[in-house]
Parts: sequence; structure tokens; C-alpha cells
Amino acid sequence: MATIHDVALAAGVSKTTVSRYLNNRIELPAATSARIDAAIAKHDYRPNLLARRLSTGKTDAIGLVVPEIREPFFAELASAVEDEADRHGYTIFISSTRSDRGREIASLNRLRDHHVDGLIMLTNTPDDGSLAAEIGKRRNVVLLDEDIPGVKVPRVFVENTEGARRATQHLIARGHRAIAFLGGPLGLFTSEERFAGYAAALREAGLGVEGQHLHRGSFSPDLAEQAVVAMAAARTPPTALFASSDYLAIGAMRGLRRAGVAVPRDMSLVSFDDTPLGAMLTPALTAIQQPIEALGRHGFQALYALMQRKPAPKLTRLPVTLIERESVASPRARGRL
Amino acid sequence: MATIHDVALAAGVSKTTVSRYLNNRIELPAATSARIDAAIAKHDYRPNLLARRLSTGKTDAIGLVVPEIREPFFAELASAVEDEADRHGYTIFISSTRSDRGREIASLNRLRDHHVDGLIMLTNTPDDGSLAAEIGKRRNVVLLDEDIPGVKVPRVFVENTEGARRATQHLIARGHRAIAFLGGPLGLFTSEERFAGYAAALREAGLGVEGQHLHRGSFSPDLAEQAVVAMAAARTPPTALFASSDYLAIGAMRGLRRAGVAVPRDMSLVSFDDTPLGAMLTPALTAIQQPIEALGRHGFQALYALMQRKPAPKLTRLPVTLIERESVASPRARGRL
DNA sequence: CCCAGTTAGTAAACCGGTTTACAGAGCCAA
DNA sequence: TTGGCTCTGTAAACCGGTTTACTAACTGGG
Repeated sequence: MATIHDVALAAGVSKTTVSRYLNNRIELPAATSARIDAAIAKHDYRPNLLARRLSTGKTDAIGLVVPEIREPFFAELASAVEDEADRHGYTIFISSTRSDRGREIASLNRLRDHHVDGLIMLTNTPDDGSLAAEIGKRRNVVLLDEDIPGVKVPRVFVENTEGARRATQHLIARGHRAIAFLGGPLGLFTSEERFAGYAAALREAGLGVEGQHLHRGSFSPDLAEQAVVAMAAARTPPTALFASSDYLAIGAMRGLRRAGVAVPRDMSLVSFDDTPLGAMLTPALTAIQQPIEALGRHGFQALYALMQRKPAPKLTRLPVTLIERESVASPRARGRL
Repeated sequence: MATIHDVALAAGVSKTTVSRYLNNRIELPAATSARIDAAIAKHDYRPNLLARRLSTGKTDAIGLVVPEIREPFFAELASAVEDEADRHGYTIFISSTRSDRGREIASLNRLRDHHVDGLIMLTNTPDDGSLAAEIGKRRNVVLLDEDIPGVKVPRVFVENTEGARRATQHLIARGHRAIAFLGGPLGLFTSEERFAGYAAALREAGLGVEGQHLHRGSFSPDLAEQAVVAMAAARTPPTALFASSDYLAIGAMRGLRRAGVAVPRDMSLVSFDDTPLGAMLTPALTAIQQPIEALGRHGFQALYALMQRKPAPKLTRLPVTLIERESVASPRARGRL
């Protein structure tokens, strides 16, 4: 392939001139620039990115670290980040860690090793401090959607607490009094916030948080399925269920079907996320919608600011919306309060 | 950050020695290598990837081009390719093109510009020849799952025809005679193969392919939904349906629900892909399973061979499997043959 | 004792750009 | 005519590795 040297030779100028011309760092007389353009066209010259990167120390690429690209929520988010990055001339590396700490740290190492200029990080495994320590050593990192305690980098989250509160209020407004909670891992930021919102709504309505209605510990749909089956078999089963994610809701739906409980007739269900998946189920899920596009956009923009050495907002909170579909009804009269 | 020069200085050797030692191109006495190791540890030295890449001309990264990362089939495939790439020390760039020809060509340009060492390409928009021409100019390209006519690079496909045939035979064996076909874009490789398999099964059973039962033209679930609603309203509706992809099947399920047709009681359904999505629906979809792991693995391995300048298999065909779930039953007696 | 072969390295070129520091030519004003 | 300024560039250093081609020192055999 032709190099900048060949072009310079053909145009009768130095390679400095060609380089500066291509990067708009010099004004040239029309005759000179025409000669350069012609030489470029003749040799079909394209700058070697590898060389440029070594010179500038920039890669024009960022990394996006997610726990599992196969989960629709993360895939949607990746798509949103990619769109915004594209708009700014950046390409993205997507790293699907399978929640493996080693792979998360490997991503951070790629940042250190100039694989990428910045990193948008999303992890849903509780940190023992090692990840936070590693992040502390790097610059140009942004946390998205999920917090890591003790990390001082820009963070972009949604209104988890408010969303869960509104979901629960929606069920209460329909007349439900026994509302179960299906949550993610204990100690995980979004998990805790969503639980707090659920509890707040109950409290505000004068209802108590009952241990028998709480099922927390994991985002796995299979565990959710089991939990729901057990719940349905209880002496006083709940009439409604708030699931902290669409993936959990899917497990719950399977469990309810197995237990012969009809949604929404015998059990109302509100979920959190609102991925396209939820709309495709039968019945379509009423859910708290996360603004995925906005999450991706704000996440990238915060990182972009960091990379430009400009101030980035320390904490962004994006609002959520209740989307009503078909999975909520009033409880059937059963002689219960 | 420390450079190889600093390490060489500290260890009292030349940077050539350090470089060769690190790349296992030299045997050193224990004393020398210990000094180098100590110098590396002391300076916390990490080779600058950008510099190495410029020197070697390799990036140890490959690109994966898919139409839409949000569709579960592609997300699963991306995950499989990433796993295999990881095993060989490669990282991957995922590019979600939204079926935009410009973005597909941009990916090919990234290959030319040394962004990546190779490219695994998957496109589901019929080509007017421009993409094929562009691919012809590059080396280290592999086609996965979907063909582009006129391209002479290694290709890895599944047994589309055989899969569709078996799906259709499965319905015929259950007693169905009026079996509709829901297909993707005309002229698209997988689309045509799956249609051929469907038609072959009917022919072999002495049944005809009836125009009124064919709905082809797109992989969009929304169009599938409309088509199915229209179909259900026909004078002599089919009793079974073969959908060429899970995404189409989801649209079909929505349409059937809207039309008040119960699956599988009033309509049996077999799909193609078998993404986790299909197993989560109600009823769970009986489907032809694509071997996604194997697709990813063979796709990467073919590319790996190319990159090593070794011969790569020109065409790999992977077998598919019928997975029986809940969406197929025998047709109800209705006085029809 | 001398030569060949091995051991343990090294100097310098190279990858292909970007950037800094500088300079000749031409022109204008004093 | 001379000093200064603008225009149009350039030479050379630099980014940080890898690789080629070469050599000094040592060892062992004849």
C-alpha cells in the first residue's frame, strides 16, 4: 500500500506538508493542494491507522463492558452506545464478561494498554473492592446503569427507586394489597434501589413489607421461576408481583404458567426495563421503561467529555416511565382484604 | 509510562534483548532474564500495543459485522464468536449495521485501514454487487450464516434446506395438510433455501405448494403479524405454519393471538433458529435449532486459518436439529381432508 | 595454539505517520 | 536598502516497539 511518503514524492512536496494538509493544519495554495489530491487519488492512498495511532496516542475507539451481550437489555444498550459513538467518530469494542471478574479487569487492562481511549463499564456482580481499586488507577472510565461502591468516576443511572415506587403504586392503585417483590442480588446498587422504591410505596400506602413476599438474590430467570412456583403454592399467595427486571419477569411468567396461575386474572405483574421482549410476551408486560437510548447517549457523552479533558457531570439520573400493557388487572374478589 | 528503553537501561541490556526475551525469540541465561524481569516489575512495564501493532502490522483483533445486535440470534452468535476469538487471543469489534450498506462498507474499510486483521461478515440485505465487489478487494474475510452471491471467500452456513424440510415433515407427520410458509426477503440465500426445503417436503408428501399459503418478503415480525391475521381470516385457513425465523414466529404468535387462534390447538407452529426467546414464549416454540456455538466457532476458525495464511475450508455446512416443544399438535377434525 | 562453533548479546533500520522548530522567498513600509 | 512580516513550506525528531544483520567473547576439539 502507498504511504504518505509516496504521495509526497508524487506531489513534489514533503510528507510534513501532506500530513498537515490532510489534518487541516495548514492552508495551501490551490495549485499545491490540487497536486496533493491528485497524488492521493493516483496512489489510492489511505493513511495507516496503526501509524497514526502510535503518533497521536489515540485510538478513536472506546470499550463497552457488559455482563452478557445476549441479554436484550444489554444488547439494546450496546446498540445505543454504538450509535452515539458513531456520531462522534468513535468505534466501540463490546466486551461481554459473563460477570467474570477476570474479564472485567482484562477490559481495564486494554484501556491501560492503549487498546481503547476510554471505557464505559457496566457490571452487575458485587465488588469486593478489587474492581474499584483497578478503576481508580485509570482515567477515562464511566459507570453506566450500575454503581460500583467507592469509585469516583462519572456515573449515569436511572431513577431506580422512583421507578420501583411508581410500579408498586400502580399495583396498589388497582387495589392490590399483597404485592410480592422479585429482586436481584443483595448488595447490588440497582437491586437495593429498586427494593427501596418498592418498600417506600408500600409504606406510604400504609402496607407492610412482608418477608414471605420477598424473593431476592439473583437476576436469573430460572431462580425466579422456582420462587414464583413456591409463592403460588403458599397459603396466602400475593395477588401481584413486581419484578426488578424483564428477565426476572420472564422467569416469573414461566413459573406462573407452570403453577396454573393466569396473568393478569389471578396475578398482576409489573416489570422493570421494558425491553422489546416484554412487549412480545403473552400477555405483554406492563413495565417501568428504562430510557435505553438516553442511557447510551449520556454514557458516551460523559466519557467523551472526560476524553477531551473537559468536566463531565459526576452523576446523571435519567427518569423512567410506566408503560401500561396487559399484565395488570384488579385482584379478583376472594374474600381477602 | 515506562517504555522498553527504560527497562533495557535498568536491566543493563539493549532493548533488542528485552523485546526478544518478551517474545520468546531468544534464550537468555537465568541471571540476565532475572534482571530483565526485575526491571519490568520495578517499572511496572507494559508493552505499548500501538507501537507493537505498527511494527508487526497486526492488531490481534477481528471485526464481526451483523445486521442488528439487538436481535437475539445475532447477539447469541456474537457471543459465540467472541468466546472462540478469546480462546485464540483475539478481541472482536462488533459492528451492528442496521442493514445499512454504508455501514457494511465502512466495516470493510476498517479492515483495509488495519483496524482489524480480519472480518466475519453477516448481512441479510440482498446485494446489488457493490458489497461483493468491495469484499473481493480484501483478504481475510469470512461469510457466516448468510451468503453474498459472487463472493469467493470461505463461508460457513447451516443446513437451511434440510432444516426447513424436516420442520415441514414434522408437521406433515402430525397430520397437517395445509401448511403455510412465512419467509424472509426474496432472493436472500437463507430465505430461498428454507423455502426450497419447505417446498421439497410438501412435494415428497404429494402435497402442492399453494400460493395462498405463502407469505414471503421480509424478516420483520410486524409484517408477519399482519400476514398471519389475514391468513387466519381466509376461507380455508391453514392448520399449521412454518416460520423461517424465531423473530417471524414471534410476530406470528402475536397475530394469532389477535385473531383468537390458539396455538397449538387451532394452529401448529414450527420456527427456525431456536433462540432462548422461543423457549420463553407461551407456548414454547418447537423449532429447528441452529447450532449457534458451532457457527461462531467454525466462523472464527475459518478466519483464523486465513489470517495464518493456511488453507481454510471453502464451504462448511453445519447440521440442524428439530427441538420439540409445545407449539405443535395434530389438526382438529373440521371435516377437512 | 588455532579454528570452528556456540553463546549472548547489540546497533541500526524499520513500521508510517505527526509535530516541532526553523527557513527561504517575496513583499511592503520606513 | 533594510528590517520585519507573511506565505509556503521543510528537515528531523518522535511515538515505542520489532527485526535484521552482525559481532565479541567464550568453549571445545584437533
